[in-house]
Amino acid sequence: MTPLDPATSPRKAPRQARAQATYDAVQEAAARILETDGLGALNTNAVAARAGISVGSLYQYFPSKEAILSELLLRERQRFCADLETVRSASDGLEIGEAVRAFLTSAVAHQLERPALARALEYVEAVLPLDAQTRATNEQIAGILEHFLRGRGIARPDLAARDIAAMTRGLIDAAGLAGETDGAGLVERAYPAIMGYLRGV
Amino acid sequence: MTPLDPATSPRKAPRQARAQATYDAVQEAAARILETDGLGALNTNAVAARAGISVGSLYQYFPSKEAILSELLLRERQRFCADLETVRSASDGLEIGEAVRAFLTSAVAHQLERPALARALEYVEAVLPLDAQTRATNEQIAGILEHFLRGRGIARPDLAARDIAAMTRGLIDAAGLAGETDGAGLVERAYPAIMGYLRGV
DNA sequence: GGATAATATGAGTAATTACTCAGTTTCTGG
DNA sequence: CCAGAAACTGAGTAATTACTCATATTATCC
Repeated sequence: MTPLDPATSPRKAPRQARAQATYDAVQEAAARILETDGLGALNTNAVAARAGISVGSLYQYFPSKEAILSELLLRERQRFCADLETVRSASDGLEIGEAVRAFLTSAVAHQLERPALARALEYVEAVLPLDAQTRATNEQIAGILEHFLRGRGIARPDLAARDIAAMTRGLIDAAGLAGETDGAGLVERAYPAIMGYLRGV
Repeated sequence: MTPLDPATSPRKAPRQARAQATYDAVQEAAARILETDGLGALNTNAVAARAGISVGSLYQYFPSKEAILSELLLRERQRFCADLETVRSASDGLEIGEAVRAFLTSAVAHQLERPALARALEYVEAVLPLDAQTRATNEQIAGILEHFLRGRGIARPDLAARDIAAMTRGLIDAAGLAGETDGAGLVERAYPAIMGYLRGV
């Protein structure tokens, strides 16, 4: 007799190829609406229309509007997490400055790929109740940075990881908003700030 | 025959004391809702209820929901702008590091006063079409920083002003979100990052 | 080819919400 | 104390929107 919460009740997974295409179309449509018009303009009717499908089809794979956003956010975060993990595993032999540069390059590339989407998803993250998987991925991302900093003898690596991530995100977001596309230049501007922070701790 | 846009049509200004109280109650109610439940939960009925007045009264002074937010944002920005201007005028004799510290202290104090509100208003700013006055205030804020940096011989002071503001905002927001209240400690963490940035340019 | 499962459709429903207006109450100046 | 102005009220309206369901179409596999 437990009431079904539409927001969490699972929907069927796509089995046929066209179903997968529908699923992907919904995700991409949501991303595009977020990019161009923001979260306020994202509603299920609009997503279905933009995806070129009917609302009914949308609800076969996503139990709620929030589920679409959750999934979109989760995938973005997982991609970023995987990239960071690659950088970390390659950073063991590097001098700290070079390692920082590698992390920055990865973050900048990720955030400047679709800057408006990245910014919108940050707000989604602040507003939506995060599911366990997304929370875990976020912790993993923080953990990678923290572990790196601890290995280099930085005091309070948890705090430093948060600070550095926040400053970097702020910087890249603002650059993206201003229409910057030169990732390399951005890395060079962020680099001395991060190194200055690390020297100060 | 020009159609009246409710969002911009002016409403009467409060003349009696109780009218001013109503006006202020609306602003404070909106601020509290933004703080506790976010922009998504802010609707005119809720604002009126929280303010302890009727919707009709609300619409006597604010032509639209957006107008409430615009006004709130404008006032916050103007307060910050005035603070910054004070700091700048006092910074003329200071060594650059001390001046940076003074700017940081002002920014941290402002943002940590009501951290959740500050964060919510940043999103409002990104989503709402800004009125001319708010745009002008924002440009003034950027101008103060830029002018300071140019006076100290920093290259590309416009870019540097944007970068420094963005990094600082990111850092303080994250700290506020994490529940930090120690402004002085935060200033000390931001300081070496900013100085590192300035040395790098 | 036919039975069954999977997928797609979109009009319809109930809830929310921005905003109005006709009527009432309170203030102010003389 | 009164007339007109200012302020307040809250039920009501029209628009938006999340989500359902009865029905129709397409794929799979023996």
